[in-house]
Amino acid sequence: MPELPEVETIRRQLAAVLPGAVFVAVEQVEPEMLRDCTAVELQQKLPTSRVEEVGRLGKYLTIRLSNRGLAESSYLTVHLGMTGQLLVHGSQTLTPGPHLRFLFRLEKENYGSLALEFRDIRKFGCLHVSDGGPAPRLAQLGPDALYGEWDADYLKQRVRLRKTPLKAFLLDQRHLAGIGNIYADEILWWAGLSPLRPAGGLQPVEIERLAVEIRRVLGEGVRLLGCSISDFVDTAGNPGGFQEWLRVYGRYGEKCLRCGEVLERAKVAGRGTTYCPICQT
DNA sequence: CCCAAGTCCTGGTTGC
DNA sequence: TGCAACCAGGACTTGG
Repeated sequence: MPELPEVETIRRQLAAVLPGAVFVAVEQVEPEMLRDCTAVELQQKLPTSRVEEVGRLGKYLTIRLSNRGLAESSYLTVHLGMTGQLLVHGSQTLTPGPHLRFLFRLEKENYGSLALEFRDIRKFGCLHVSDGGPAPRLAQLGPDALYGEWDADYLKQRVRLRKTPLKAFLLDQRHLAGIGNIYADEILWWAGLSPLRPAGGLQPVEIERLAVEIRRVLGEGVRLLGCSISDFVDTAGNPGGFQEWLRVYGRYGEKCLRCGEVLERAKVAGRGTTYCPICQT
């Protein structure tokens, strides 16, 4: 699942190669995966656009584009959903296999041809091209969970009086952007907090612990280049390393690595949730 | 058949 | 009583 660390891994790789490249052709489009924009708009807007900057907010990639003669930037916004992959190739090579949803060709001065492909088995991913700013839905997101400007006091204010389970709170992108199911379970294990606790019932000291672990665990995810428990690969097709580091996700029925108790499983916010009933309170 | 899980949407409940 | 905020759960997608 591409969550914040996986998307950040991809962003860094794209940021190292795409700026300065110009879109020359849109060779494949999956209309079902377009949001608030049509295939025709994509075909018309992208070619001749030059990549200026590759940004990210939560799980969204925001690729800023410039257009000759126009002061206003446009943006290509990409969400990888559950199984999305972005791969970069030289002009000739293309990864064989199905699920190719979008294929873009670019040219970069003093570099050569590039192909950018968006693969997605489940089509939960989406792509959007817009003028003036990134996709409007980004305005609904909270600060970036890793690099955004927020602190424990912000969390204390956001959890106030909320009865929603703590894990559901972490998954709600309006509070913090970027945490998904895997990192939510891992963060809660490290923080020693039960995913079932009503968020508003946390003590100040517990929220402070949570704030530390959110940044620390996501930072580890980035350092290890993401978690490849299922489909995630980077722009060269290589897996990350965080899956070796998991303490609870996917370990239901196994023993807690801190206290030895058998890990339990629950459904929270419709998502499978694994936790230690002893040391997560 | 169920499960995995991103986001979006709907409808019901809560509480001011 | 009215209304907004909140919260739970379903839809969507494909492969294991």
